[in-house]
Amino acid sequence: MSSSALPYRPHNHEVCVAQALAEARSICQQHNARLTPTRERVLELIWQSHKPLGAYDVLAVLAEDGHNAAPPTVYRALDFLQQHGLVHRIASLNAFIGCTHAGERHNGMFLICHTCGNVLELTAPGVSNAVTLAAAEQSFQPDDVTIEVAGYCPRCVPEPAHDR
Amino acid sequence: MSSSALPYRPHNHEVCVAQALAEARSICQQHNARLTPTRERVLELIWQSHKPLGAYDVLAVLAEDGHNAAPPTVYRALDFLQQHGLVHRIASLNAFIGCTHAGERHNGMFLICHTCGNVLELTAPGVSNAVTLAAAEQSFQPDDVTIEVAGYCPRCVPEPAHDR
DNA sequence: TTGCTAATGTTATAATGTTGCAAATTCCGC
DNA sequence: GCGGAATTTGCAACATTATAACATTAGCAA
Repeated sequence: MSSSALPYRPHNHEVCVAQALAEARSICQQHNARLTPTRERVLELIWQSHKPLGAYDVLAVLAEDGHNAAPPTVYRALDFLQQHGLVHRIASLNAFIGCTHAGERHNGMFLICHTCGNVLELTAPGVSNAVTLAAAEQSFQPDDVTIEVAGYCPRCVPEPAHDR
Repeated sequence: MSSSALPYRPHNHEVCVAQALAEARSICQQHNARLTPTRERVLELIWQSHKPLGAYDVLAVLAEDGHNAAPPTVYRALDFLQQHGLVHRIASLNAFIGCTHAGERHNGMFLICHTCGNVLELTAPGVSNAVTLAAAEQSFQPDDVTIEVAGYCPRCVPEPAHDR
């Protein structure tokens, strides 16, 4: 395993984006779903950032594109992308981020850096299992699980104070 | 342990509320914080429901009280109550619920029923540990942990279909 | 009292998300 | 290709959630 997770080190992110888009096209084909230009463009925009984008951020970029879009356009595209597992909504940020496990069955867990804003999506079976177990103890049947951890990423961990 | 968690069975909820308020007064005293009438009333309103209340729900009840409050009044009271660990914000619902572990150091996990809307707060050490571990593996330093599980509570679990 | 701080009031506005309907596009069987 | 059905998009209005900025008041101590 590499020394640090992808968002935390430099890389050619265009490649990530291109791969994500290719994967999305493939997934949509399998699902018999139409990855229309607007939807694809929204997915691309979201992927171009390791930081989550708000719906209105997306809207603003579309406007720069010359696409005279209204909020429903963006929200509909985002709904579509979510339904097909291509993006996740981060509830604590009201924002969206590309799914790095598209196509796989997974329960995401998100590490959100307070300082740099980057978000790392993790598949943590230990966490999923613990959640499932805790819910089962209450006879609760889980459906959607939201796990969002805000804190400091390796690059932004505050220096330990020496003077105390 | 009782057969089902509190929100799921009938009980005299006024007692819960009264206890919560008494506890809140005590905690605020310890913190040297002022549980003013507005703050206390907001806490009471939130506690009177097992379902999370939105800020504007609270506002509406305050209006019925004859308190001519504006949004900042409510949001400020809620901020105060959150800071002192008396209520939690449920990010996936934009709503607030009374903390059932006020004063204790805890990481809440919330079971939110799609059908009846009730929310159960749980302290699940297994989950917390798994989250801490998963974060540590990424050298991530957690600060706020949000765990919200939407699904079906024991009273609302859909009947298993017999015809398939 | 005087003066400081915390708390509240007030107005306006920002940010986020939805509804409903009409127009356009795409799909699909013929 | 053609026509009807279904999906997608455009668009306007609106609903909900949250905050900014500044004035006022209440609590409290010197």
